[in-house]
Amino acid sequence: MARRTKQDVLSAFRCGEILRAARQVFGQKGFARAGIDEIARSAGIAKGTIYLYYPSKEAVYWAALRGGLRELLAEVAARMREVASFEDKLRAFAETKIRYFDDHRDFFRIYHAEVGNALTRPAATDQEFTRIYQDQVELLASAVRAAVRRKEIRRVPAAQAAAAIFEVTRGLVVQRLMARPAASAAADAAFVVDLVSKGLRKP
Amino acid sequence: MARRTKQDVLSAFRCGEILRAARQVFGQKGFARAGIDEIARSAGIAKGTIYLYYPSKEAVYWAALRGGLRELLAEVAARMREVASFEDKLRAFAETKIRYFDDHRDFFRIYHAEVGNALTRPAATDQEFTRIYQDQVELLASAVRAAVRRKEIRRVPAAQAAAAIFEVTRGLVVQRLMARPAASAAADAAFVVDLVSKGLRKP
DNA sequence: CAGTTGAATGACCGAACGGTCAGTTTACAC
DNA sequence: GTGTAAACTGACCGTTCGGTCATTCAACTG
Repeated sequence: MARRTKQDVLSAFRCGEILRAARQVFGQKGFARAGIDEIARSAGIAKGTIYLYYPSKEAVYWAALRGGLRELLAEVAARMREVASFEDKLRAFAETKIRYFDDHRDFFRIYHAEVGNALTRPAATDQEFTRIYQDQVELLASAVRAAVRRKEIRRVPAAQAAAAIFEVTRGLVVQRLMARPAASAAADAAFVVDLVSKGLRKP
Repeated sequence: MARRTKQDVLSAFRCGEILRAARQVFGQKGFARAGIDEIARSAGIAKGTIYLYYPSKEAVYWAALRGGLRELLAEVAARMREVASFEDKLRAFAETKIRYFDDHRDFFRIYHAEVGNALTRPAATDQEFTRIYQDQVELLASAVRAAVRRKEIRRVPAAQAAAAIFEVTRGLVVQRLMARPAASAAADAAFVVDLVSKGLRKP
């Protein structure tokens, strides 16, 4: 039993290190230009060792992406559940995402690149990646529908509104990563909330 | 002189065919997975011929991207110049982009993927690509600034507002490409105009 | 400390692919 | 028809890189 646990601990540690290294290297060079050898070196192990834990380069890539996405979705969903009004949910969404990506820049780079690729080769895209992505949009869409029902905001097509909020937030994160000496996460989130809630409120 | 012209015509035809094929193949498989051989086949010529007109795979890629982007920017700029009010400029921007991408889906796929990659390896990104991209955002930013000056809308940070409009539009195009049957371009553009102009109007 | 087990290694393999160039075809001049 | 110059071709080359596996190493056991 002690043996079993020791194995598990080691295995978990290795998997974690591999994914950490994978996020760094994939985030800096993209899938095609990143080499398995480089990921191995960055994880402090030999190339062959990676293949003891993952069956292929693609498997490492999707594992790195899924892990981060799951964590992000869980955090966003939790924060949105804590509040009631549409505006508060909106703020929770934007702020949590901005904060998470501030703390996981390499992950955001992979994520952002993959969203671009998903359109190019949809068949090759990991099923769970697509699902989590849609779950995020659905969080917003159902918040919009609820707000419309409660007459907090005017009638708008929920899917389009959700996509709009989602994209504005993502655009803001890109800006923070590329250029701007970033404003505080709260301030940037406030801009999204301001624009959208004024844009959707009753006439 | 007649000779010269004949050469030019042929050269222009070949370059055009190569770029058309490149947009199709790159748009369906992405840069890394697309093969020069496949582009050649799709253009109806041999691989070697491509290298008579372009020095490398990368050169073909950037030429395909630049050509489309230049055309798009020119169209958007022209349409926006034709109208005066902020709301009309907004509508011109959204409608022209949506229409253009409706008619050039393969091009949009490359473009969208490259925006994702630009973050991952900014050093490798073509200079003109970056410039045209920024020019598009700047078209919006200056429209926002002008509208603020004329007190058409409330005071907002122009860069952030421009980025938001840009991203909402892009998100909409992605939706149209993924989940068909799409609404009319005018209707989708109207949603953007509605959301943003209400979101930015004076309190 | 010898024996045993399985984790870790990295030299190696083969497929894929960007790019080349000797040879072939085409177009045109005379 | 013949010469020739330019356009075109596609078999070939060299490199890169994902993936394998015979060997080494380390940890535990009795």
